[in-house]
Amino acid sequence: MKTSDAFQSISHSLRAIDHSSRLQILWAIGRGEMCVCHLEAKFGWRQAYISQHLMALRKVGVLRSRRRGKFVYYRLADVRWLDLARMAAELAGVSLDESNAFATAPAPLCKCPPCQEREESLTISFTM
Amino acid sequence: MKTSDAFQSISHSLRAIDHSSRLQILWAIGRGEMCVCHLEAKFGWRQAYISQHLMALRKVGVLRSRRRGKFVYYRLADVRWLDLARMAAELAGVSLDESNAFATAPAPLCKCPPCQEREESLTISFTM
DNA sequence: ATTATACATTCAGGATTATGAATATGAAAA
DNA sequence: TTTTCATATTCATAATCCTGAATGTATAAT
Repeated sequence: MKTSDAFQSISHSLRAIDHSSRLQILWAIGRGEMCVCHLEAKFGWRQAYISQHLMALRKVGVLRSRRRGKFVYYRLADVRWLDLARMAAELAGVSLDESNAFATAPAPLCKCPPCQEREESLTISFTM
Repeated sequence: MKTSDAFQSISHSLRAIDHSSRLQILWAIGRGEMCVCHLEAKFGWRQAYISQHLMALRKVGVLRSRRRGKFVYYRLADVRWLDLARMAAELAGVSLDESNAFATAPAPLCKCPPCQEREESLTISFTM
């Protein structure tokens, strides 16, 4: 491997995550897993837009996906990508509290099985 | 600060370092200090090209510069930028040995005072 | 003051990338 | 098998960025 190739591939990986929307997706997924409809609900972005970013992240190996029926769930291929992003936040002068608050903020429920379950349990405890 | 602004500024910082040439500059400077002519000698790039990249890195606060006479020396504003870059290298599958070897490879001497001194001392020890 | 040297800035073009619209695919339900 | 729903892909164009050429500025030497 030539030296310049090494730096090119570092650069490619970084470019995959250096986009504001993709950083938000990283934070939102965190150490968990999210389907596309989840992200749609959380951000209010159009589905095609989200899929494109997910594809870009998957292409360089930042994200992995698994399909369960109609739903596709995404998670980090290596959680250290999140550590790297957090480090970048710190160096950029963005408080971790702020970005973490965003990540853990409750998102509107969507139609995927995990959300349906949560909705049911919430309804039960409400009507009891 | 709005959430989107926070992620925008992380994104801006990352974009500053996500370029192959700028990564090489980061590695070359490392924990030390380098003048522009040094980088010129090491990479064989034209001076204007280097200055542009240095400016881009300084604009987002990755590099600081100090002038001593005709020469301007650059160093990392925070060495954690280097840690971040190394982490990116690891995640991108680039061996640290390889990139470090590049950084520590001896560069041709240039005309800045530190290099002149080194050259003199080398000459002395050679002729002794 | 003039010249030389080290570095910075501007600018135009070409190359890349981002974005939205439209459409395709793949799985499950009817 | 037709339809519906969740997600993926393609395509065109608008926006952005990279790069090299030319030129400007600051410092020191003569």
